[in-house]
Amino acid sequence: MRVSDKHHKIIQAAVKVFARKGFYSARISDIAQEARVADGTIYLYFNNKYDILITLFEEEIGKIILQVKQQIDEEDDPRKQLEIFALNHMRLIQDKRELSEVLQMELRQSNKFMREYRNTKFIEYVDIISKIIHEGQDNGIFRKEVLPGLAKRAFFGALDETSRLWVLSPSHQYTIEDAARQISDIFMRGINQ
Amino acid sequence: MRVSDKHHKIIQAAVKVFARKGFYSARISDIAQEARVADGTIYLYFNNKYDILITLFEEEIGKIILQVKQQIDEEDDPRKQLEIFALNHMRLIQDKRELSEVLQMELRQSNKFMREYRNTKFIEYVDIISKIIHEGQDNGIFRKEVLPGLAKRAFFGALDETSRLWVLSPSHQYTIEDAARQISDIFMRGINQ
Amino acid sequence: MRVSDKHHKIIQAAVKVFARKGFYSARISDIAQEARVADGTIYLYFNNKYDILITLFEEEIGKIILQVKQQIDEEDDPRKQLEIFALNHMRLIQDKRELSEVLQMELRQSNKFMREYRNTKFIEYVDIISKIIHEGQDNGIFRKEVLPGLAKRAFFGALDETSRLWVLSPSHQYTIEDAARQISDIFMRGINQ
Amino acid sequence: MRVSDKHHKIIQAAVKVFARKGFYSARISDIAQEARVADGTIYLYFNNKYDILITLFEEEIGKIILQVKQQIDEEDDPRKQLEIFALNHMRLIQDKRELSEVLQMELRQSNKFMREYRNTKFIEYVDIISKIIHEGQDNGIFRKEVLPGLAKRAFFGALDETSRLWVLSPSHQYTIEDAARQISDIFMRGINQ
DNA sequence: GATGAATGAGCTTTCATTCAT
DNA sequence: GATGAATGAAAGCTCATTCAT
Repeated sequence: MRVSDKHHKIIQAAVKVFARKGFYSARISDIAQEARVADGTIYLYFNNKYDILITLFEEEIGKIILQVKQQIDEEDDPRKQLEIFALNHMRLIQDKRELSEVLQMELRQSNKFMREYRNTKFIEYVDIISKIIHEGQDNGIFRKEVLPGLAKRAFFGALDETSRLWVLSPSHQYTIEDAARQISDIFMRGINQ
Repeated sequence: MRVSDKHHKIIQAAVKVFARKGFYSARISDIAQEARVADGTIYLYFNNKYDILITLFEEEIGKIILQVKQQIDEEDDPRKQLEIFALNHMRLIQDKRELSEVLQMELRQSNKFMREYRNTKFIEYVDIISKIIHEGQDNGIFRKEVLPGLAKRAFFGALDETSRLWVLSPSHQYTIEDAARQISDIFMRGINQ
Repeated sequence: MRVSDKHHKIIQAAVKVFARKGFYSARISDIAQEARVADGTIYLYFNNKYDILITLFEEEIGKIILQVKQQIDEEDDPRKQLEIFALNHMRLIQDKRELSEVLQMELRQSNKFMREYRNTKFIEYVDIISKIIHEGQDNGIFRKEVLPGLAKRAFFGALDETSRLWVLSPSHQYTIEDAARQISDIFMRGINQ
Repeated sequence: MRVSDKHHKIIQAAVKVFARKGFYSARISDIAQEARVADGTIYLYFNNKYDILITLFEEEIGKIILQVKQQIDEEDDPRKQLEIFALNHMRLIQDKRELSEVLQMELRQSNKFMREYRNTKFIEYVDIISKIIHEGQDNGIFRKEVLPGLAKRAFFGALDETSRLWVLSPSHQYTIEDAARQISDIFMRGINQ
């Protein structure tokens, strides 16, 4: 058995359980059961319950960032890049629904734990957007008076809120990809020169 | 002492404590202490801890909706109306920081309670945006292919995420009102005819 | 309003509530509601919850004793007297079902309160039986080797257990008066000379 | 440590504590302390406080039934069988005083829990008596007009009430075995042909 | 005397974490 | 490394009792 095998199984189990119950309502024994390990085993791989959540963030967002960056690097046009980001983000929601729910919900907790934790991985993810905007401004494509640090939040927030609803609603009037395209379309027109 | 006095005191105390610790970490005794009442007194006014949160949502968002609607009704131009909504929302974040934190964080919980609870007040609030967009489309100001139901989420998400950061950051490079104006500017250009 | 009016109303309400829920599960507010008085009013007439139960015992058993004694005094034959006692006891169960339930159940509690309380009224009630037996022995009707102090318990226990079942069962194969007659018949044959 | 060890220790501790304080006044921490386990450990073996009481009933009465049945099976004469039952019951009171107190008191509770719980074990125990009477009637030893279902209650009630007093009284004028013999003697004469 | 809002001690139950096996 | 029984602190909630009105 690979060293990381149980580690990975526990993270995957935690994603499922946190998505189903939320962090606070989830019990260690739920995660252990889902991962088919003993309760105590979890403490061989993680310091405490909160550590599972943090590790989950770091590792899973890490993978996503890698993937998005690769796809964006293959495209030069900042406008296309924004659309790629949006499509990627939304597809992620669709394909990794449980992970998305956990990231969306628990990311916003502001208990004493979360306040201590600076979510650098998340910042890194959102900063992909501001880099695109910056590049677009340098190329004369986007208006200079747009603040990239503000626009990145606005763009991310638009995607995030839309996807949040998508996740919660049982039925949908448009595909999640249409949503991604419409949002990036509105946004690009909004910041276009 | 007015009948509603204790009720109001407890709600205000809950806002503070939930903002400081989050719903789950907040103890009833914390709220009681903050409200300067006995623990048991809380249960004369609320059924349980969760009921405090729900009531807090309903009442506080209710007040906000009233206020925003009034201001928007005084303006005819949908573009101005969007800006008014944005400014209002952002000022709210600034003026009622603790309340905003609670609304932002706990609104996104997905425990068994929150899944049961259909947050109609929140929906009513966000629907103010789609009504404005719809009107703008009828007047030929906004593009018809924009889906109001999607755009309202995008606009609200943009404001919400930006404000979330504003709340968490200790220092700011722009005023929250500048943020509101820039976001509504980007958005309006994005959906303009 | 007579002085004793509220006192009586509370006792009657307590009988109902104790019968329905048992002493421990009964709340003061239940009794207050049933008696249509305020919670605090109860404490003008009784020292505490337990005092209601004790007073209830004393007063209600007191009334019963008076009634039984009168009827027994009108009869000379100890055998008839035993039957009168049995019939009276059983009719009481039928007519004052709620009171009977309370007396039967709570009388047997042995918490710290009940241990302190010497239930003299109850002893007085059961002693009616031993007096009858004693008289019967003096008259040569009952066997001398029967211990009145033991037989009284046996007779009372037989009636009590039978009635307890009667109260709990939804349907019955014999009337409670038949039961009274059969039990006193068995008992009399058992102690007859 | 045997699997059932803690289970048994907790039951034994509960018998002691329930006998001392009664079910309602007994705290889980009392039982835990008496059993020398942690409070939480109790919930590994029982669902809740009430479950302890029920399990205690089932298991302990079960043992008693087995014992009585064995002894009765060794005797053919229904009259002797009744005496054996009485002696056995009374010796039980003497030898397992605490258990007896709990069975006597809590069996008669009529809270919402107890009303739901059909005490089949207890019924099985008392039905031993009616079977004996029935047999005696078939053999022409006991009078046919005696209702076994009623007589069993009367006989059990006589024993039970007498023993209850025995348990509560600090001093006694006769042995509990004399009491058993006198009661079964009275009862047998009462139902004899 | 009557009220009922307010109190706060007290108790059951949960569950993250530990550690002997 | 793996287990899961055991721990015990912690907190939501109840309700007998009080007391200002």
